[in-house]
Amino acid sequence: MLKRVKLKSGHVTLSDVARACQLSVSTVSIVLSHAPLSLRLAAATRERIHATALRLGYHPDAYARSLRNRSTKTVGVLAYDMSDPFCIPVIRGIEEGLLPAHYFSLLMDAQTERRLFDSSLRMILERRAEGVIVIASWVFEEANLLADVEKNHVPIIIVGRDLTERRIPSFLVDNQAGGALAMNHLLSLGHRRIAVIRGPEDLFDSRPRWKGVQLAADRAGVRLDPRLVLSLPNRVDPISGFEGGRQLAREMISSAPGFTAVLAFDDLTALGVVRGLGQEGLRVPEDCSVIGFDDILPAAVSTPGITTIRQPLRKMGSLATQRLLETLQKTNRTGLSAATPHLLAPELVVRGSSAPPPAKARAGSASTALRHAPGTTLRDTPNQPQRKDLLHTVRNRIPSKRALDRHSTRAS
Amino acid sequence: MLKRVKLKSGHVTLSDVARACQLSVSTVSIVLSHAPLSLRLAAATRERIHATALRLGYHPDAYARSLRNRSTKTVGVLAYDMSDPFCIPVIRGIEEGLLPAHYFSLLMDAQTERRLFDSSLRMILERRAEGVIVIASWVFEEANLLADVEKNHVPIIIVGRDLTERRIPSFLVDNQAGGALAMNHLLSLGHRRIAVIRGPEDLFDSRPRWKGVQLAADRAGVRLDPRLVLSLPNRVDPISGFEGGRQLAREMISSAPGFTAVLAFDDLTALGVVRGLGQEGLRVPEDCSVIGFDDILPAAVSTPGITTIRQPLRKMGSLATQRLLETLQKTNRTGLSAATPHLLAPELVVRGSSAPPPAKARAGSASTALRHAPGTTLRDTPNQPQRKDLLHTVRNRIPSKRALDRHSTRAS
DNA sequence: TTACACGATTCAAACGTTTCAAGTCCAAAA
DNA sequence: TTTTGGACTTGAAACGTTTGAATCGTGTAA
Repeated sequence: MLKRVKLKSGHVTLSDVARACQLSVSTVSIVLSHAPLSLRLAAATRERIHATALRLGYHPDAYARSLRNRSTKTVGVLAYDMSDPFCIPVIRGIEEGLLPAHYFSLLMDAQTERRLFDSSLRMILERRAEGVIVIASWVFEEANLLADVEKNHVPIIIVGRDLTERRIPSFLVDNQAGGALAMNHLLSLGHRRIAVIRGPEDLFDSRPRWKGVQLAADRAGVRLDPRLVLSLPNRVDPISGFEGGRQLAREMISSAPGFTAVLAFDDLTALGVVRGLGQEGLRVPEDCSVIGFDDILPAAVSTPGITTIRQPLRKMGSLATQRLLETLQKTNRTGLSAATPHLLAPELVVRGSSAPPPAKARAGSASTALRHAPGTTLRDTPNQPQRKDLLHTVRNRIPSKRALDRHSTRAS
Repeated sequence: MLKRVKLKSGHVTLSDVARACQLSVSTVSIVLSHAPLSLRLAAATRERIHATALRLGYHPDAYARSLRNRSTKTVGVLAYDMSDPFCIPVIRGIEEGLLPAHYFSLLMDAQTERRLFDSSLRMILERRAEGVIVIASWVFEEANLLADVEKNHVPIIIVGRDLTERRIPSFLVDNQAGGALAMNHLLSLGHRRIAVIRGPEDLFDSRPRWKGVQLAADRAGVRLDPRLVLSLPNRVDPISGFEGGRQLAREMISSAPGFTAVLAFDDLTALGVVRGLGQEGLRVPEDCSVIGFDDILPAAVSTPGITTIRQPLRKMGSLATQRLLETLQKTNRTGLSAATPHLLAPELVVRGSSAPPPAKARAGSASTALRHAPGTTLRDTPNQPQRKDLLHTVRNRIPSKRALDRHSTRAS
C-alpha cells in the first residue's frame, strides 16, 4: 500500500496508469504496446487500461522505450541550409521514404555554418539515429566527426554531392548532362552568342555543369567568348547567387554586349540575371533569354517563369532514403556499394524566360543547325514537394553519355 | 577478467570505454560528463579517459542520459508546412533563440495534413519535448491532442495565429495594421480603383487583413468596387495561392477592367497576379501595381520585386522561443499570460511592383489626397533568415490603433 | 598499533520501458 | 484429495546513464 505523493516529472508514466488501474506495470505495458501477450489478457482488462491511459493522457516515453529496445527508428537528416529552397523538396522526398517504414526523421539545419554542421552531426549521433542522410551541395571537408559516424556503425548517405571517393553512397543529379541540356536548349532556339555564369569554385556542382556546357557548345561548333564566361564568387548563403547573377549580368553588358542568352549556374543566379538585365533596360525573353538550374519555387512563380533544368530533388531524397532503409534491414551493413554515384537524370523545363533570339541578332545563324529530338511534354508546374502530380518518372537513372541529346522536353 | 565478445548495439558505450581504460563505468561517466566530482580525480586518469573516448568515438547516449536526468533539453517545433517559404524564417528565429540556451529543436513538418499534424504532435510528446512551438497559419481545430499536451504539463506557444481564446500564448503579425499599410501605400501612390484579393475563408489571417484594408479605404473616402473584391479558394498547399491569384486576376480583367492596382492576400498570390496580368498583356507596374504580404524569398527575387508587407518572421520565432524558455525556467508554469496575442508590427517594403497609376487613369484623382508620413528607409533585401543585416528593430511591438498611418517606408 | 583523514575510485539505485519466466487462481480431471 | 491445465497477471532483469554514498588503500597523527 505504498503511495507516492510527488511525481517528479510532469509526464504521465506507465506506473501512473498501472496505479490507476490497480494493475502491475507489466500488464499495462503489454496492453499499451500491443505486445503479442496482450491477446492472452482479459478483454475487459485491456479495455480498462486503454480507457485509463486515454483519460490520463499517457504517451509512452520514447527514450525509455528506445533504451530498452535498442532501436530508435530514427534517421538523422542533416541539411546544409534549410533556407535554400533546394533543400525542402529533398527533405520531402526523404519524409516520403521514411513514413511508410515507420521511421522518424531527426531534422537538423547546419545553416551553412561549419560549427553547426559539427554540432548537428554530434546531436544525431547522440540521439542514436540508425542512419544519416546528409544534404550537402556545400563542402564539409575533413570532418573528423564523419569518422565517428563510421566507428559507431551508422550508415551514411549523401544527397547532392559525390562523395563516393570516401565510400559514401551519393545521390545527385547528373550535372554534366544538365549543363549540356541547358546549352542545347539555347542552341536549338537559335542562340549563338551565349553568356555563361559558372558556379563558385567551392561548389562541387560547378565543374561538371560547366563541362557539360562546353561539350554541348563544342558539338554544335559554337565557340564561347571568354569575356562572356564568368564565375560566381564563393557563396556565403543561399541567396548570394542572386546578387552575383545580377552584378555579373550588368558587368557583361558593359564589357561584352550583344549576347542573346545567359546560361546561369542555378535558378537564383538566373533570377539575379533577369533583374540585372532589367536594370540595363533589357527585357527577358524578348531581348535576351535566361536559363537556370534546379527548378526551385521562385523560378516557377516569377514572371516570366524561369526556364530551367529540373533536378529531381524529391526523387533524390526518396531514393536515398530507400537505399538507407535497405541497408538498415540487413544485419550485414557492409554492402553499401558506394563505388559509383547515383546520377539522376535532369529534365528541361521550358518556361517564359527563353525564346528565340531577337531578329537582328538571328541574322547569321543557321536555324536548323541542330536536330531537336522530340521530348515528352512537361507541364510548367514548380518542383514543389506537395504537388503529388510532380512525381515524374525519371526515365533512366544513370544516363548514358548520349543522354545529352535525348532530354529535351517542352512545356506550355 | 570477464570479457564480453559480442556487443549488441553498434554503439560505443560508457562501459566500452571503461573496459578499455580498466576503470569502472562510474569513473568514466564522471569524467566524460564533466561532473563536479571529476575535479577530485587524478589528472592522469582524466586524460586517459578522454583519450580513449575520443579514440573509440564515444558519444553519450542522449536517451539514457535524458532518462536518468529527466530533462531532454528539447523543444518541439511543429511547422504546418515546411515547403511554405513562410515557415523557414520563423524556424530560423526559433533556432536563434534555442541555440544560446543549449536547447535543441525537434523539428516536425505536418505537410498541411491533419494526419501528420497529429502524429507529429504525438511524436513530440513521446520524445518528451519540454515545450512546443506550433507554426500555424493553418487551422487545427478541436485537436484533442492539444489536451494531452496540457495533461502532460508541456507548455505550448503558437506563432502565426491567435489562439489566446484557448489560453495559448500567440505571436503573430498585426494583420489589420498590415492590411491598412498595404492599402495606404497604394492610395498614397494615387491609386483609386483598387482590386483586392482576400485570403481563403479557412485562414485566420484573412479577416483582420481585410478589415485593415477596408478601414484604410474608408478613411481615404475610397469606395471599393465589390466586383473587384474576390476571395481565394481554400488552400490545399502553399502554392495554391499562386494559381488562385493568377486566375482571379484574369477574371477581374474580364469582369471589371480598369483597375490600376491589385492588393493581394500574400506574396504568392501577388506573384500569381503578376503572371495573370502578364497573360492578359498588362505590365507591372506600368499598367497595374501589385502589392503582396509576408515578404518571402520569391517576392524579393522576382523581377520586378514585389512590394509587400513584411512580417517579422524571424523575430516572431525568436520572441516566441524566448517566451517559452522563460516559462521553462520557472518551476511554476502556470504564469503563461496568454490573455492577449503578441501582435508584431508589419513593415512596408517597397519594390518594383508598385508605382503611380498610368497617366490616363490618374486624371480624376486628387494627387495630394493623403498625407504621407515620411518613414525610415528600408533596403530591398529579402526576408531571409541568413542575412544577419535583416534583423530590423521592430519599433513598436504592439502597435497602437494609429500605427496604421505611421508605417510607410521607402526602399530603393 | 589503532584511528583517522584523505584522495581516488567504485557500488548501487534509479529513470520508464519491455519481455521472459514465473507466478496465482480456479475449475476440471485423476 | 491431489494434480493438471488453462486463463490471467506479475516479478525481475535489462537497456546506458548519473550520482550520493560507500569503499579501498595509504600515509600521518595519536
